[in-house]
Amino acid sequence: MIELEHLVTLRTVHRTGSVIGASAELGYTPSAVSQQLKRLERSLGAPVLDRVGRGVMLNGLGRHLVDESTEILARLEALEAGLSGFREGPVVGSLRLAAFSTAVRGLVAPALRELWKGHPGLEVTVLEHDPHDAIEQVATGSTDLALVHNWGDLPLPFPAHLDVEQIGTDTADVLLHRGHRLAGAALLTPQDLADEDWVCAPEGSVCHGWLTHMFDEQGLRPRIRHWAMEFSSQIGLVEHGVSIALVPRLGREALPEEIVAVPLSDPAPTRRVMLTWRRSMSSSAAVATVRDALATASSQRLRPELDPPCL
Amino acid sequence: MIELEHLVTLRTVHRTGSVIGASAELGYTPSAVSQQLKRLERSLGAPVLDRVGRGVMLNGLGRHLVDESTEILARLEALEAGLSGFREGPVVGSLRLAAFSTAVRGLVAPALRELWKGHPGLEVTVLEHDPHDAIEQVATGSTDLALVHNWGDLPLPFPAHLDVEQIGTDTADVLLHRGHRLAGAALLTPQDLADEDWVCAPEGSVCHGWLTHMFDEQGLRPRIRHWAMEFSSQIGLVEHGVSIALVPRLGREALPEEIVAVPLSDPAPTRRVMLTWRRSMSSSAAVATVRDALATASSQRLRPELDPPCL
DNA sequence: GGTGAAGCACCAGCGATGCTTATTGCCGGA
DNA sequence: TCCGGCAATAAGCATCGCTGGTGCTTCACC
Repeated sequence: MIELEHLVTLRTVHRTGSVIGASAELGYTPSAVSQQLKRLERSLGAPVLDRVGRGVMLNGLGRHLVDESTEILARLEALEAGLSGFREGPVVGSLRLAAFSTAVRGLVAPALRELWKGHPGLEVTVLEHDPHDAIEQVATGSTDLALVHNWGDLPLPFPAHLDVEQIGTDTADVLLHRGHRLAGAALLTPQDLADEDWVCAPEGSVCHGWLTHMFDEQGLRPRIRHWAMEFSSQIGLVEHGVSIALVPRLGREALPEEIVAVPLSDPAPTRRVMLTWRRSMSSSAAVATVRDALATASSQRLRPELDPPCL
Repeated sequence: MIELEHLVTLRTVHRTGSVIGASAELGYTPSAVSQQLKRLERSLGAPVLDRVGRGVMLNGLGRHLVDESTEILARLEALEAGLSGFREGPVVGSLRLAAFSTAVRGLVAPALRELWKGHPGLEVTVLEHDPHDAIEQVATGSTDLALVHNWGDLPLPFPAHLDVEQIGTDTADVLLHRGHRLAGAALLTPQDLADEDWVCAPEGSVCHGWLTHMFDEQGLRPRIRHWAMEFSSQIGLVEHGVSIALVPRLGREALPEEIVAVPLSDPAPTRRVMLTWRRSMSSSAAVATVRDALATASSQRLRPELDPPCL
């Protein structure tokens, strides 16, 4: 009988494109992966890989195995997930959770603290990832859950075999130096801010996409002069009066004295915070527990009507 | 990840009803089976068996695993079967073939001889079984292929997940001692034979069912005086003039001088010879090869129009 | 109620499995 | 032509998972 572990290894080699990549993901040495593939080939009586250049590539048989095993592995995963109903006692297991950076500090950290207190047998591993990466990772099984976000109505595609749940809404404010000419405003619009120097996350990121999209709607373009991935860096720039920034409330540290946060409108910069997981894991008690914990944390921290724009 | 081997073991325990039974079927010691179940339980974190009396019984979790694993194992089997298209070179593998006794000598033996010559890498294990048992064994996976037969229009139910192919038709003649008053007849009917002493296979067997059914149709009853499973034994009784017998041509040895075979009609005692296998193995090259070999052997030996009633 | 048989679980022993580390072979870029 | 990166192979070693032996529980029979 074909060993499913071998199929998992083969799939990982396929996805990562190399034995080394697969070994890193699976927590083995490259040698172990190579030997597993060798055993798989021996059990099948036919090779699954072509050596091409100094790498490897799946041949027809290998690709066929990857295709056909998808459904089998999903069903096994669903079977295992559904078993939690039979297991009395505390929820146990280990899950990998990918989350975007502000969620890690604003939602995941407090949720994990509560989880750890309530379910010590549940081991959650956190990996910081952008929404696009995170969805990809959940889809391929590299991780189990992903906390992602999406600004406004921008498209964020989820593969069909993932379940998605919105757990909250986050709002961003424009951060201005106290001495800025608009610092006293109660509400601002893109029009007011078109002629400013912005700091923003790099092109391709979700946040950059949203900032430009917000201006697009008005036929404008933000003048992005500085680029910084981390909101802390952006805040630093604002603090010294060299630029303004759009920073979400979730995970935002206390603002320095020199900075004021002003809400925006037309459009209001809100992002939906969503949790996603493979449908085959839907009936897992561990997944349900983490969902609960994150939803609770979200309901405490993502209520725009209670959250003052300026912390 | 749950090991599929463990699930197979659990299923076998479920089917046989005991650890010892499963161990016999799987080729392990009872100790090994017990330890496998223990490992399965540890990996699940919950027991799958209840000790009841001096045996074991699957609990709710165990039964759930059996139910849910059926589809997974079938898909894996189908995956493995479908792999033969990728494997170039000779057909290899091992199959278990259950067959009724006359087929073993009349069809399987010659077919296996040819198979062995043409496909030395294909290992076929033969198990003699009644049609009902054989179908059951294929359905549960205890064996892979079954050669079964069915007299006339009697019902022979096949589970839905089996494929069935008719590979030939066999005819039975009534065997009479040369000195019998009807020995000269060219064709006989049940009416002619109602007042004779029959030898027949035991009640419950397919052959017994057919003999009585043949007479039922005419509102008669055969007078069965002697009981013998083996047709050789029945022929021995006929040879000494103590009874008559209904013996199929397939696998029938050369008849002694003292015996004549007379065809029957109204109804003609014909049986369909059929091959069955799990649908999940349909695309297996090994199965196709064995099918071919049996069909060839059948076409050479099960052609009623060529087969003289008296060999 | 005692005794034997049947069946499963546990323990010790040991070979096989499957990992790691170290080394070799091979290809491509500088 | 050499060097760096990747995969395959060889050797070493821990763990896994089997067998055989033993003990415990249950049931049947006397």
